[in-house]
Amino acid sequence: MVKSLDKKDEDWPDHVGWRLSQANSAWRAAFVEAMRAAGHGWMTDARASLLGHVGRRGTPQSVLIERMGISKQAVQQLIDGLEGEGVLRRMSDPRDKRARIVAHTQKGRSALQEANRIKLELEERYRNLLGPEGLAALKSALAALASSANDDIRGDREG
Amino acid sequence: MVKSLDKKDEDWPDHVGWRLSQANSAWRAAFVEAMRAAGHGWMTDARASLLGHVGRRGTPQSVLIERMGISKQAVQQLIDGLEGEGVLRRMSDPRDKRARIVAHTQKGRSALQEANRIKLELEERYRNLLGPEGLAALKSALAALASSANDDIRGDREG
DNA sequence: CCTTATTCGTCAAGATACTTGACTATATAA
DNA sequence: TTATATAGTCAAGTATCTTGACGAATAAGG
Repeated sequence: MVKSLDKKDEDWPDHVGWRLSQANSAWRAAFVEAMRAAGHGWMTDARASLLGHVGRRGTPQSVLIERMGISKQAVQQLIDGLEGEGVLRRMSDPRDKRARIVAHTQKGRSALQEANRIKLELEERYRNLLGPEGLAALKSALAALASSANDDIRGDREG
Repeated sequence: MVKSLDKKDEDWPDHVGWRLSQANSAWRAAFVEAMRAAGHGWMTDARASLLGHVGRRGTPQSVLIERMGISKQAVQQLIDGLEGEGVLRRMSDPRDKRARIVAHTQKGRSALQEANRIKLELEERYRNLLGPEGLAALKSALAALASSANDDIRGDREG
């Protein structure tokens, strides 16, 4: 059997949070699996979310830190790993000798292309499942929730 | 400053996966923060997802493993931690001397109540943001995505 | 009853993704 | 110049997960 969900269990989670979590891990798993199948065996969730913020012409490490919302050390470690894999490289910023610009290597650029392709495919698959309006509605609902949380939770880091 | 998202950046993630991830972490952060504010300082994401599967009258460890979709050792470690916090306790199953029933302690029951209250509050907040139909549509869309992934990714454990 | 396999749980060790604290080098402000 | 803030690194520790190996109880087959 696939799972024994059909049994009349005493309780099974059913709130938005749980569904959000399920859908999120489904997407992540699908993405990482597809990347790995495409030969990018070094891909993981955390690395994907970092890579998603590195622009084509490189991005300052400080900007990555700001965008990702995790500690600078965590970001650094992620970059270290990706640098070790030959996906990213660090360049120095001519205008600020402290700063480092993180950019894709050749390998990184091809991974980026692959990643974009896969994201489009997944988006397409979701569009087929939900219909174009359904997908659009989903995305706008998700955006609304995320931004409301930002407003509401206050006490962000750097506050 | 709160964040500098408004700048016209070269690229900023915008696919479903990213929004899913944002909304998901918003929910998780809100839940955990509310629990901690309510005095349950031991709460974490992973613990919350385990506790969501422990029924009021106790649940066999093997069932938790099956439901959570992670390794039995991971589940065990989570239970160990919660047992150490005095939230859960393990009882032996009279009908199977190998098995262990995981149940809430007194402290666990009060946390459970609090958690349910918070989940309802969050759901309510989301309902206000999206409207009743919007929330319902969101939930059903999420469910569709999660179950389609299950079909597609196959190779579940327990095969 | 007596093997043999299966299932339930534990112990141990290791990987990944984070955290905080301490510190260097550079830049900026007073 | 001196103080302070910012960019990044190094080191150590925590949380969550993994695989492998194992003991103990149950189930299946003779």
